Amino acid sequence: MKHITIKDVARQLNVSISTVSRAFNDKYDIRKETRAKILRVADEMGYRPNPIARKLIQQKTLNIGVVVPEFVNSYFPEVIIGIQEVLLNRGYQVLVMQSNECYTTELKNIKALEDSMVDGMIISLSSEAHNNDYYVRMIEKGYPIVFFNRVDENIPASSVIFDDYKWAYFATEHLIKQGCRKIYHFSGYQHLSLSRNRIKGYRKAMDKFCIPYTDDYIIETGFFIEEGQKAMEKLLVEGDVPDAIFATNDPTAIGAMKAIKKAGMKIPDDIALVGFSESKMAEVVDPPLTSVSQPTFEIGRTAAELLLRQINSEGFAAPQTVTLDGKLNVRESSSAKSR
Amino acid sequence: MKHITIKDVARQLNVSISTVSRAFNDKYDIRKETRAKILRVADEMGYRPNPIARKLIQQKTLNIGVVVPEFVNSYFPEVIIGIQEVLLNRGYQVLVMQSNECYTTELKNIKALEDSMVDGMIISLSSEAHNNDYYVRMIEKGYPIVFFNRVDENIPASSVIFDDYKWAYFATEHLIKQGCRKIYHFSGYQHLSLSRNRIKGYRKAMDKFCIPYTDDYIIETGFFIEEGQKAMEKLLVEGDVPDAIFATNDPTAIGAMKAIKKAGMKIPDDIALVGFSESKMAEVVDPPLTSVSQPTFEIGRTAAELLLRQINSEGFAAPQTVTLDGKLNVRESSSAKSR
DNA sequence: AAAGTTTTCGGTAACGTTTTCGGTAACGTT
DNA sequence: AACGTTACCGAAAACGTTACCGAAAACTTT
Repeated sequence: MKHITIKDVARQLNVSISTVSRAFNDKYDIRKETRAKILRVADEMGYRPNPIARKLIQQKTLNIGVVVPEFVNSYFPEVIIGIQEVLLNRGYQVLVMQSNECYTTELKNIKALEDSMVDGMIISLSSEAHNNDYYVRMIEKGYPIVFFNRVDENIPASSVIFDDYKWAYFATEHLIKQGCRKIYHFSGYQHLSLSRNRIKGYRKAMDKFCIPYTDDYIIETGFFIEEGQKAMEKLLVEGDVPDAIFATNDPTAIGAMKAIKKAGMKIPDDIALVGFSESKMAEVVDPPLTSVSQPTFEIGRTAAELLLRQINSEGFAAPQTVTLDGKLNVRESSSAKSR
Repeated sequence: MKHITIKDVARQLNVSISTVSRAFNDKYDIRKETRAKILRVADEMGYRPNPIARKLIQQKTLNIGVVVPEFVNSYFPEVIIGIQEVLLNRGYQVLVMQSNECYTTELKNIKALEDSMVDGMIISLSSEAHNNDYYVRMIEKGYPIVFFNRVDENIPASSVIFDDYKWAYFATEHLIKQGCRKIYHFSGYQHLSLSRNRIKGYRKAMDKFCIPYTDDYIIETGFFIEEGQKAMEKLLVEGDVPDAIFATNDPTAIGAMKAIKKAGMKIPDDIALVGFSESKMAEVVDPPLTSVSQPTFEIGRTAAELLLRQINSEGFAAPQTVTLDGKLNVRESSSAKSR
């Protein structure tokens, strides 16, 4: 495990370390033949420049940190793939960490990344209630950060988000057009703006088509199957049965699906279902789940692009919010409604 | 973005940088009060030791690289969570990269991690055929590496694997006990040892119960839904219909499920199904899929432990293979067979 | 042939730490 | 009073690289 350094190469060739460095950095002030020779011998010796030393003097790590709430569901992994796609090609290394939806570990991750001197970060906030101070301070110091999906409008940073409002509207509209009238919304944690926007879209559609509803129609669940299931079971027990549910994501929709099937009711005939953020599961559950698909890879790619722009702009780049569009995948869970 | 260094702190307090360093490293030869004062002022100034410089002199990065084929399915993410669990607690940082099942990018990732001077790596090989030379050389140089899941017996390294043979046997046995006789096996790429072991387990069970079968019963698919679906469709078209399928993983089983349902046949009555490596989807598909669950988190944890042992043992630690156990989750796709 | 330019290279100072070694007080010991 | 110990601290050398500043050598120009 003994490392070969630039000095060893220099000594071997009877040149100075500056020259070896030049050969490797392809500078102009070196003769072609010397360069070729150095590279050849260095390769034979198995020399590879020590990136730590290089980072120390260049004050850049070429590392980017990514913090996501989880990566067990396919959403975040897909975004990460998009991020890596553009970053790896630009010579950056991507450090992925997960907060497990917990604010404390989120902050711990951020600090770890800071300590590891990443050149910038791409963050999706945990669902736990949180305090923005740390982020605001970092941004004020000029630290390049881009948020996505889970953002907070109070943090003055660039972000890439999905048009939750619009697509929540379309999802609800779709249910209405299928003939549903008593449409409930299983919402995510409402301190997240994405949840609030989806609620807004839901309301807008209900209002527009003059469908009566009360605040009780909006039920705050979490983001997981069990929570959707619990919420639905409660509704069924209470006898307050809707004829459709627009869920904040696929897992909660699938949870509801489980409860409905267990109760012996039919989907979509008794209750229609629409999910959100198209997951791998949507196509394979029975009946297949209608869902709004987000351009996950694209989200990752643009987040990375935004970050690079911020890193490369010496002055302060004005925060910029990119909103991306999706599409509604209609499947059996909401269509062919026979009434 | 100007960083505060140890010098700034030293100047501010009129002490030497050595003293500040001592304060931060909790050395014995410093007065308690000085230490407290330094830490307090340093904190006020927002000083944090530069880890790059520290790494340079200590010749350790406290970084661990993880390379997996993909993380869109939940298997690898869960393993990674296990890995992070033990590594983060020990002060290590985890760098995750994915090879996209491609040998070339796998190697590119490995080299990038090497360049970034990780103290060790945890690797799961891509499914593409590969050449071991690079790994063997690294191991000979004493580089700490642990493999998991996708291993290669020809690489003399520590690894943690699942007892594929045993559980493939149990899965097949389960189908036999349900009354199935014409049991096909959808196998993964056969150059991966895990695929070969699952085939062995399948054969063993068929032999033991004296069920006749031919090599045609073993069909090499890949690891994705589409591949399972294609394989099943082919069987149905050819009219060569089995009464059960033991698939190498859940996606291929679910692919088969799609094809079977589309053909109007019943699961498990016409064809029973068993998957492998329990995924999130197993519980939500219809009918719920019988599958073998692997202790994913535990696999990650032990891989990390093995790696740490290797890093901390100065001499050469003998390669060690840990085999973990799982369990069979019986669900409707294979049970209640009515014949 | 002298002077000016360009090419090519070497020496050395950074980068921000930790670590080794040595030095100065203060204190007790004889 | 001289000496040894201990507790604390500072100076300087590492770690491996790149950046900067010159200087020698080669080549042009006058």
